[in-house]
Amino acid sequence: MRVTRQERKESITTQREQQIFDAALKVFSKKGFDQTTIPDIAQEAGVSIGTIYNYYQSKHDLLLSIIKGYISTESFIGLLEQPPESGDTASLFSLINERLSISLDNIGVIQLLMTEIQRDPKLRRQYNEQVVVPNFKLLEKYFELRTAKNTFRPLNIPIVVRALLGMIIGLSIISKIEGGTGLLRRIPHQELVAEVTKLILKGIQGKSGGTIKEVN
Amino acid sequence: MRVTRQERKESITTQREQQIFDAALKVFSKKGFDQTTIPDIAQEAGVSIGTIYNYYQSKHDLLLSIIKGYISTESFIGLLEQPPESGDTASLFSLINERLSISLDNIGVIQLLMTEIQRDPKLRRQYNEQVVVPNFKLLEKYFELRTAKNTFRPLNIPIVVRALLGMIIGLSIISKIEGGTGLLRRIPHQELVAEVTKLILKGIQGKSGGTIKEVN
Amino acid sequence: MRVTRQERKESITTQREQQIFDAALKVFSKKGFDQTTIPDIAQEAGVSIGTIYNYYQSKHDLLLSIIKGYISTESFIGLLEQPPESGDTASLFSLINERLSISLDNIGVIQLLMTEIQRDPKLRRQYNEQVVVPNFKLLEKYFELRTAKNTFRPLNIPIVVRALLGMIIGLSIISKIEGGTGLLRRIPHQELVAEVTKLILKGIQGKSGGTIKEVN
Amino acid sequence: MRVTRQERKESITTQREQQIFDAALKVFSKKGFDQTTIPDIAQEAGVSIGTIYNYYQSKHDLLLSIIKGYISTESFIGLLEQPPESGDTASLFSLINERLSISLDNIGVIQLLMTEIQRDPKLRRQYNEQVVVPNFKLLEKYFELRTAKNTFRPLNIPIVVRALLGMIIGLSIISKIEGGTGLLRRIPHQELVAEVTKLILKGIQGKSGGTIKEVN
DNA sequence: AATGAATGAGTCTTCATTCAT
DNA sequence: CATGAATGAAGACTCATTCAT
Repeated sequence: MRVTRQERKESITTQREQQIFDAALKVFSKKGFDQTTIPDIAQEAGVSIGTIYNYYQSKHDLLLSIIKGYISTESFIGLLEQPPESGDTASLFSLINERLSISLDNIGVIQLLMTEIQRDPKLRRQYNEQVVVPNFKLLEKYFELRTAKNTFRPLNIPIVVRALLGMIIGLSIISKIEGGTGLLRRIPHQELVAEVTKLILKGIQGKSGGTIKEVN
Repeated sequence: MRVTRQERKESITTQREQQIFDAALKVFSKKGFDQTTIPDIAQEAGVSIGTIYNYYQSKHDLLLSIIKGYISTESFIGLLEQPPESGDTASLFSLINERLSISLDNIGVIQLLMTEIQRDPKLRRQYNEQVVVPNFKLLEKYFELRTAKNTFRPLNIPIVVRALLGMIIGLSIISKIEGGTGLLRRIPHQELVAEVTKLILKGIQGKSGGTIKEVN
Repeated sequence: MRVTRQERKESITTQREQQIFDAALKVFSKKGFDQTTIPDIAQEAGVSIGTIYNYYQSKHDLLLSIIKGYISTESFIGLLEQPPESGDTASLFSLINERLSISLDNIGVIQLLMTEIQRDPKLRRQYNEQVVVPNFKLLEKYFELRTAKNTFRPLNIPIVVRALLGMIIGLSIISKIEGGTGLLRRIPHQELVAEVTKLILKGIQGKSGGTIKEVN
Repeated sequence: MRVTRQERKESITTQREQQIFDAALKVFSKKGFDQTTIPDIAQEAGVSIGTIYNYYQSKHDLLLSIIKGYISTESFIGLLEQPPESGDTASLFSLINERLSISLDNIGVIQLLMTEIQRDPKLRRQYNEQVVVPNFKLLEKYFELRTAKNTFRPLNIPIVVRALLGMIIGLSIISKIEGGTGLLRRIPHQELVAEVTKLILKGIQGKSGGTIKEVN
């Protein structure tokens, strides 16, 4: 099938935009938003400064594009449509596996997002309402189904959901801090996920033992 | 007892430095490092621009002071000297309680630290070697003692340690993202800590049930 | 012949750099380095502040460019290749004429150079080793040739060389101090050079001897 | 004789002022006026910043004091009252000797003066009218007397005067540029003066004639 | 009279953005 | 569409000077 001039143009255009996007992602992740200059990005992308402004309104717009691109990977949609009885362990393993992979791969963007949230309260609210809350809702439903079937013990589901996702984010951050030679990057990813899954499922105690009541 | 002129002067000096430190902490936490201007800090501190430079070499030096101040609160020293048999649950509860409080209170600085780590690889390494690794070591020892006594089941301790601390950091971040009306700020702190402690101790499953083996 | 776009661009660029250079030279000469601001130079050059930084790294770099530009005019290379027997009087006259013209024309830069030498010992050494010493060497050779032929009486050549060049610099400084209405700017340049040449050749004593007329 | 309280106070005051003056002279000479800070001077003088302002109105005032102090050493008054027939050679030797010593010793101030003249046209005019012109007048008279008696050949006296003093200034500048290991600082001062005197008296041509020995 | 912390006007320099080619 | 030189607003930092102690 022939490619029309129109299509070819679009293809080139899309490609350029991607080029710039990738370059910005790389440089932002390495140096942070404010320390990155437009010439930095232009050089990394192999285009001129002016060209960047043909595709993005501003440096900040480029940042938001990157953040939005990341956010779109964060959706848990599809979580509930999982093969209903794929086994709870396997299901949780797969959930953690996927989430942790995404977080580890995108730790640079997560850092950008956190910085940006710090300085832009509107973005924080948006992100919270449009991404975080809905995802928590989905995940909470996931746990409610399992709890209802007595697969899980009675839980304070909202807290558990936040603790679980928090753990995933936190592990990614620690991985970044430890760097290339740190433990989290040295052990096989599958092993890490398995261990974390087991921790979430069974905790650290032996057969159970004392209740938590005593602490209050 | 009389206070000499010298002492009074020093007291004023110390006070002034604290004033600037606090102002910077506040403004940095709110707007991020790069979006904060020296006049911002001066105004918040109620001093002039020049005065800031009488106490700190540069804006960046001020940031590092704040980060160092936070880091010094992060040490786990004292963890092992805990009342030896204060009950494992109580001990863990107290550990999580303390760590979570610190993280929640200092989430602004944690964000600064993360941004700074992103742009300054040397700081990342320093922070890792001088703070993170030693703390992990201490916490690992803490778990080794308990595991040895069969208080805890056999664990991949390094991973568990990272998962636990990661969870605490992650919860703080989620709390920040959710903001003032979010769940984590609405429930009593003690309840949050209790629930997290229970999660770590017992997991989410009931009496145990299926093993993780199946996932591999 | 056609001028390519590339060449036209380069020409504009070169021109712009010259524009800035000239403006800086003018303003520095008038107000001194430290009293000159970048906006001063920008205004004089008819460009914006930022443009200056597209051509020079810093204000100080601009100063060094000017100093280097002047230094390059200072070389005595070619001195020895002079028509061997063009007459000693004529030869000396021409030497003094050229040197004095350069000094008088560049007294502003000489002042900049002196100030800069005062504050930057490295520059002093560089200037001495790369410019002053080599030039003295050349001039010394010039005198050695004449002395050997008994054109000149036995001389302490190194001192004579320094005295002669010192006189030229000193006359330029006095001319600057006396200003527009001073003697040195009122008399014809040729007359000044002739008189100085006679002084160097014959001194102030003596029965007088040959006139300087022959040099014209 | 007893020293009254008043006198003692004045003595301390004068001493402090001198202390500051000397310190400023030293630091200005080393780093130049603009690169010198008031704290620099205070430290060198061993007094506090505030104290400097008890003795001098401003940093610039301090500079002017130094320049004026130097200028006062420049007067040729007394030149004409010299032992009338102390021998022309001896007289000129002594003149050059004194002037050159002063210039060499005060090269730092001369540099300051030149910088200041560059940026302050009023000072240039003042210095010219109150110092330079009168001194030239005196020196011209000195030469007129000698020329009238046929001790010297017919001269364009104004030019010779300027050339002679220019040479002295120029030699001092060259000495500064050459630095501690340069020729001008290595040869005995007397020898330098003798050679320069001979150059002025006899020039570089000529059969040689009388030696300079007589001056000693 | 001595001190030195506080002040803020004044500068250099950076860099996002524009626009003529 | 691509280019990159020109622009100038914005911000970190310096330092002469003041003044309360």
